[in-house]
Amino acid sequence: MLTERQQDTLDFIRNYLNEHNKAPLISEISKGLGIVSQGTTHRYIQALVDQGYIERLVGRTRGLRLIDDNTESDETFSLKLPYMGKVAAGRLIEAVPDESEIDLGDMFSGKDRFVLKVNGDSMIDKAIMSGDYVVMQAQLTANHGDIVLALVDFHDATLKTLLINDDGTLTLQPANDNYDPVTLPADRVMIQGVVVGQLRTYP
Amino acid sequence: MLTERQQDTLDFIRNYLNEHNKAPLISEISKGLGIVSQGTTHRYIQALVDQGYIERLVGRTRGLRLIDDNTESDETFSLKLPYMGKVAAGRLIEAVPDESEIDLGDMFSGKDRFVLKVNGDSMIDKAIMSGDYVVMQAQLTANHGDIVLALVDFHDATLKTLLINDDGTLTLQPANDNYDPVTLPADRVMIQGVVVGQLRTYP
DNA sequence: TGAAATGTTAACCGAACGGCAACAAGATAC
DNA sequence: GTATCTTGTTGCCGTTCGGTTAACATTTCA
Repeated sequence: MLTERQQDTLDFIRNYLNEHNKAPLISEISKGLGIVSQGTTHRYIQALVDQGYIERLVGRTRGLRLIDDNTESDETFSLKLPYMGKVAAGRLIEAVPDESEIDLGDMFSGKDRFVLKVNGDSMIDKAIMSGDYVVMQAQLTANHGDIVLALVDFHDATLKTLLINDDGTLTLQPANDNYDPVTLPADRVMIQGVVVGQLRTYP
Repeated sequence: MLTERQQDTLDFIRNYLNEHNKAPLISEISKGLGIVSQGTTHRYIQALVDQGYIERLVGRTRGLRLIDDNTESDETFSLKLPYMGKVAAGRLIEAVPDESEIDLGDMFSGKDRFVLKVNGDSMIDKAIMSGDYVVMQAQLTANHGDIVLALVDFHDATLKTLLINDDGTLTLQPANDNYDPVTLPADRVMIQGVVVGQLRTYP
């Protein structure tokens, strides 16, 4: 069982790996968690190793690896569609077919991901319409500017842009001028995940 | 596992090969990485060889070759993500987890489908942003109101809403007030497909 | 009150990095 | 062919930075 900060550490490492395709430095984890001491961070990492969440290549910088917890045991999915290049939605340009593929598996699969259907138009200025699906990465922390699923007062879930204010409060900002941003103390807001993808089908 | 500078070296070599169609000199790599000593660079190259990223033709200048890392697996099909219900993007509502799944394969796979990357913002009012991908169903006809990939005068491809006018002409209508619709006789417009889906990833 | 979780400081060690120099091996000029 | 230049190879050195460990302080909670 992980303690709170151990969980935060694991989340941060996962997040970092997703974004950078390499493991973070201990100092980067420390900074990300708001810890001054690398020694403290090191202890958390050691706890994660002891409990089998991650492994490490001893003595190497960035020597952290996640251990796949594939209890699901489904094989690697990959839905590939032919990729035909770019098309201008602005002006008319020549269509240049490109003999490659894009893999929806690569785009959307990942650990701890789930899908929500969006209801309402408050994110319309970010081109997320009512009826769209969003792919969420479940995590407890997020960065300034991320689109997050936030639980307010342990009761109300909402999809908003997260702004982290200097005074420690958080602002949940809709992307629609008809709605007003809400600013709350951090302890009333629980991040449940960040948006990593969005999809829509047309009838 | 590559160290940071080893990765930089590999990136540089890849880049150089792309641009010049020949391998770089060690001195060129050094310069590119901001290293004075060729000996240092040579050590990085040796590390890349040892780890199987590149091979070399010994004793030859520019004797570097990339080794194809085709660890790709095929076998397509269903990518399922857990579906967690609806969330309000408008007002705050309760999150009701829903224990079902959504299958991207069902949503997007099909006969004669392909993907385009959208460049430009002319469809922004339909919540299709520059950088989004659209899934197209290849077909030669379309209905009034469909978003289509249209080839104009056998030359210019564009993504627009198709309007079929009473007089037999077609109007290609952007979803952006900054752009003007174009009305053309039907024989100058060739429908290449209609949009059946749209996807986007966030960094 | 005592154990667990959290945080800090400081010291130590080795990996990663970079420079220098001597040398070997092709390439080029003559 | 020989001389010379360019390029590649190797070993050795020092510096910096990141990872590790230990000792100690503070907070939380049962």
